[in-house]
Amino acid sequence: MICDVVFDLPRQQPFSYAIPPGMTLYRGQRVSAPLHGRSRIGVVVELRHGEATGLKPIERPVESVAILSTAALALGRWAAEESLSSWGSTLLALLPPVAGPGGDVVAPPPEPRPGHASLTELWVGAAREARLVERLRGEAGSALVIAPDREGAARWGARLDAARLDSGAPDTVRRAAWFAAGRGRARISVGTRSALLTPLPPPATLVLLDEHDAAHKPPGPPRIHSRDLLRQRAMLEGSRLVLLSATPSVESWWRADAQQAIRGDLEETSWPEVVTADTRGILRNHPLTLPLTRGIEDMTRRGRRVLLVVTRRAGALICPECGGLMRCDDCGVPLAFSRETKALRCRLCAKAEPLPERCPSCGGHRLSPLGWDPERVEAAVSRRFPRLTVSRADPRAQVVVGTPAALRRFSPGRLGCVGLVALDGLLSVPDFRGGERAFALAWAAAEAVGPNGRLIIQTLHPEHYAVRAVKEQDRRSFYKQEILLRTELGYPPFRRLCAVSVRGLRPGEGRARIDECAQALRGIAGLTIYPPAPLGASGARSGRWQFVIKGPVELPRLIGPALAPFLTVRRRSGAVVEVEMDPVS
DNA sequence: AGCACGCCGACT
DNA sequence: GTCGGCGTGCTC
Repeated sequence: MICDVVFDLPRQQPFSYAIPPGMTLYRGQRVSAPLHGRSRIGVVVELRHGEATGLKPIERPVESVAILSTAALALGRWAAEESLSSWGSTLLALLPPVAGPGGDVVAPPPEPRPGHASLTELWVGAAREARLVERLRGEAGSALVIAPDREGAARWGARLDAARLDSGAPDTVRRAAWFAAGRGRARISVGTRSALLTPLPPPATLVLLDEHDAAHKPPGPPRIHSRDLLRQRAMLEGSRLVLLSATPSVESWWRADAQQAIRGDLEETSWPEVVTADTRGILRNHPLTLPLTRGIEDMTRRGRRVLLVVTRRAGALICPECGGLMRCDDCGVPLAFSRETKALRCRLCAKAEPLPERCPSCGGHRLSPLGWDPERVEAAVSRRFPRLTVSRADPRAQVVVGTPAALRRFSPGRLGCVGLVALDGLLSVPDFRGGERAFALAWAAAEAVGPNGRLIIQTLHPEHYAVRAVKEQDRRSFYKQEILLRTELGYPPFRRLCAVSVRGLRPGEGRARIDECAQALRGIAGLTIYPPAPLGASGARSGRWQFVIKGPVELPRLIGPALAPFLTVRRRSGAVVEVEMDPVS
């Protein structure tokens, strides 16, 4: 007998091994096998008859049973093909940690029985979370709840009294939760995307929390959006899929709307007073418009707390004489300027640089901060309101300054006023999801401030349909506009995107490689290939280039064969090619 | 991805 | 005369 094993390698082809006499292996089992003279852990994807001469033997199984069902193996292969990455790297990113010494006794995963119809629902209403708790507590079958991050998994683990599968829990707990879920011993399991293949006795309920959150598709394997994998999983095993979000991705809204599967969008809850403040020509010198100044005065006078939300994490330093930004010599990205530490730091390579006396390009010596980051807003608001406590760190301050993540730290009704200092940070970036992001942030702010508060949106575009939809508490108007726009411009869900990028080693090399990649795609019908552009501000110098492909829904199958040679081997030049299907930004 | 093998510059 | 640079290629 021969067994075929996949590893965390960028190779499509499995490796074949001999099965030593007396060893029994199963498809979906983790094994340790020699590769490149070392022991590595892989997953058995096939067992077949054949002549094993010349093949190295499997060393040992990692568990005594399969860790993945046949259906989960197939799901992993689908995800790999869909994301133009390897079966092995996809599967190995979706498995629990291996046991320490004294490995435990475990049961094989259940195989889904065909015959159940799958159903996807999108829960958007204000009561979506309370309803989920109620539903999961009340029903009999197993449930898998996927949170965008570990914090969310911890919160929901406690709220649902669920088994923890995410890396925030100890390894032994995660392993136990994985196998308990498969045996139906843990009825509700909570994890992050690493738990997407957790075995469950079918038919199960699969839940994706905060469906719109970009953390559901971070860089690195598995290179697929958790929502897309769960949709396919629900279809294959006949499970029910529940997507939760006040502001779903346009893709999910469009799909669910067509199936009349949107729940709670007509629920009326009381909404805060929403004020838009035009920042044209104001924000340069001061972060507060008149309406926001009034909001702070009114609410603090009534003893209510104010939260100012800033989308930019860090400010930059600009030379007003030549307009040049201080950039990292190595990475080319603008350096983050901290007023507190009086230092510049690169957000990519973390290199710290002392504050320059003069502009390195023109010699000008009046370098000034650019953009409103939390630190700068805090300083400006403190100056404007010297008698108020203003803080980025203390949530009990009268005025709290923070990033969008801070919205979650206040339960509804606890805030008198939320001010979005500059919504346009999201609208102005050259990203087709800008509108979606701005809408999501403003809606979340309105939900957080609650019915007795006030939301102040500072923006250069007070008439933008995303702003208007939040003001009028009308989701449908936003999605209607946004879907129209996506249809006209050919963006998801109507067409799919793929980003091909190259990190070159020597100058000019990146450019040559990216052109080679683009050349390989010539002649494939139905594609729009955008011209290669340097990635980042000084991308050309740093050798980072990218181009974007737009195509039909079957895009990965169209371009996969042409791009495969660039992905499996790093060829002559040594430049690294990366392919990102369905990029989130 | 790692890791070894393989040909050309600065050290004991 | 070697140590070591990373460019190239293989891993069952």
